[in-house]
Amino acid sequence: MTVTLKQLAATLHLSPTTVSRALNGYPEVNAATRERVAEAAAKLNYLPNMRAKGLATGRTNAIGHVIALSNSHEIVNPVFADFISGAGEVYARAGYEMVLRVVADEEEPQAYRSLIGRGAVDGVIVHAPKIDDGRIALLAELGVPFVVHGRTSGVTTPYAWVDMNNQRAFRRATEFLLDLGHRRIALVNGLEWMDFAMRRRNGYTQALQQAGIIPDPTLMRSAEMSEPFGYRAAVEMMRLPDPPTAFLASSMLVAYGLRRALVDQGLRLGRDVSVVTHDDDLSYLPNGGDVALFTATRSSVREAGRRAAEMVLQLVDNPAAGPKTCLLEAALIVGDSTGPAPK
Amino acid sequence: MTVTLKQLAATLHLSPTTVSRALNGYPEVNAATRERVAEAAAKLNYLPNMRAKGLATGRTNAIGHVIALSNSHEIVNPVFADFISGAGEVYARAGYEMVLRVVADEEEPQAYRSLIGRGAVDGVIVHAPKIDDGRIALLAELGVPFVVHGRTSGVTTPYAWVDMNNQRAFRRATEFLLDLGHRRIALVNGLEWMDFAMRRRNGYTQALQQAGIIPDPTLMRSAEMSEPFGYRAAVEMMRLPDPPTAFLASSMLVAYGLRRALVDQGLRLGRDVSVVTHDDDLSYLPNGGDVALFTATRSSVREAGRRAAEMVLQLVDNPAAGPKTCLLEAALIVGDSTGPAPK
DNA sequence: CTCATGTTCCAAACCGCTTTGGACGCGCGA
DNA sequence: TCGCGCGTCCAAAGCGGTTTGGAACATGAG
Repeated sequence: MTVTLKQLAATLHLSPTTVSRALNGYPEVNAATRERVAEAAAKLNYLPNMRAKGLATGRTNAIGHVIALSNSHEIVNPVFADFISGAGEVYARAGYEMVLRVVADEEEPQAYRSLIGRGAVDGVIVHAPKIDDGRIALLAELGVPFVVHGRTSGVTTPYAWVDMNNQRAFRRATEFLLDLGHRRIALVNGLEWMDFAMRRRNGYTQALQQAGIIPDPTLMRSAEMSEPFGYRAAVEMMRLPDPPTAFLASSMLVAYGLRRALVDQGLRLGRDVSVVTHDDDLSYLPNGGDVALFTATRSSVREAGRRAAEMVLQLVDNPAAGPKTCLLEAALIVGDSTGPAPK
Repeated sequence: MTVTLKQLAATLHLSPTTVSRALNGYPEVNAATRERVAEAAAKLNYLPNMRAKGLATGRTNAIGHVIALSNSHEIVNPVFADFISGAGEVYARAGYEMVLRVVADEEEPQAYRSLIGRGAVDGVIVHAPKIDDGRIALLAELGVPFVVHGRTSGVTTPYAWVDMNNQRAFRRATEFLLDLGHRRIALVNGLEWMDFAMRRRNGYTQALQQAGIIPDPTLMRSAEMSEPFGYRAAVEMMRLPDPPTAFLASSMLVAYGLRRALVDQGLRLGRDVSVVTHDDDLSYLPNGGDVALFTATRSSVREAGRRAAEMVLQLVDNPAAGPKTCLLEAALIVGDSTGPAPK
């Protein structure tokens, strides 16, 4: 069924050495011979065995992604699929494999150790960094090339990352609402120990303070981002004595929930109340059709996946180059969900 | 850094043979020796190199998943993340790796050939089968163990699959609406060449016909399942001279869109109009909180992932056992989105 | 005491590829 | 003619495990 290099060499009356060199583009082989080899390889559809190649070269041609499920609420991050698809595109082009591990979060360090220690991957991507995330130190210690999707405050040693400018995005979004005259602006954020959530909150509070407004803790919620969470947050906040006139959501799903709650109360988005959301530009969660449903700060997580993959491949090729970083800016898309603050 | 079997053997004054056997539980090794080996392995934290092990045994301990992006609309299936997480859980327990390929759909056959031919995986999972899907024949020809998530009508040769009973689920859902007195029931379905979509439509039309209702093509839509699609479908159908009084949605996101459109028109779900959706029980798309938001047919796609993974591992262990199949039934969850047909 | 039978260990071959260190023939300048 | 460099190819030694086919020794039956 599968033909080996040795067999291929035998049919060509050549040595495995020469065939290997011919296929891998080494100079010490006659052009005519190289041609013959290529033809025969194609005809017998020879494909080199990755395990053997890996053993010989010390390279695996694979990048590891480990995704952790906190066992309390086994949620897999919805951005994950799109990130993966961006990264996978790059890997495919480069002839790399993507290997995935799904583990409970307390087993995560063990997963990295095993992935590296058994030589299953040449590099690693770190997902969903928390504030002061311990994985960076672990991977640095293991001496494996890695890129973080996001950053982690509190870690001072340099490391490679690609991140969206969460702080600026949420500052801009807040300023946008302030400019529309809103003063009571709510933030419905992701889990507070996630680094991205902290940065978003910072951007939000910065903008408020700059406008002379003291951030009100009753207007801030944080939890796993889902539609029901958005719904509950809006319902509860609208019951406040001095309810918000505008909401900032950390994800499209949360925004869906906000809208449902607000519409249920008979309010109209963009007139009675405003909503701005962050939009990760997920393929299956488009922000409306031609016109944007929500005013949003948009940044493609798939693009982030591509960047991260490119960076980790570079690191694998040339570990000495040192960690690069990449900060993506979000675009502000104005949709129908925002309008001037009601009197 | 990483310690090899040979080094481990040397420190123990044993041969690599004995150490290998001790670690792999072969009988021809003294209990005391086995103990010593295990201790030393743990202390030096020896991890066997997967590539070398694979080369020697002919096994990779990895299962391949290839996910195809139709390059027209690069959507990655939202159920994918949860399916993966279910499968990954099983792989982790079994010491298997999951390797992922993301490719444009016209390159999919090539991706399978390469994955198998290069010995990168021991088995494969097929995602999102279309009607009369060519991948089954390809994989059978390649002689690799594989399990399909879903079925594919038109393929007569037996193959292993795990599927949700789409037809029955949608028949039940339709009957539920019929029992409530609805006669104009719309179906907002996924892409029509997907096998699951066809089965759902069959269940729907069967129930209608059994009730003496002729299925009305103007009440059926099919497209990539998203919120905006659901919105458009509802808006357009409500403009019909004889609009539907109930909707059947193929995914939670579509149901979100339906609801938005219907509520926008001043209708109340469960009173003026009814909506039943299929709920894949995705972790990040919960159907409401304690009480179900939508009446739904629910079936966990994560569970399907677990089953599929278990099945493919069994096939790898014992290819002679032949293809098993697994049909999961959906539960009918009654929520607030349905009620008797208005007069 | 001898020989068959286990028990416990090891040397060496092998998995399929890469890579080092030549071998061989040829043309060319001295 | 000889020696040298060059172009082309190959034998063999790894890479880090597993596995086959004994070897060495102890044990127990005859």
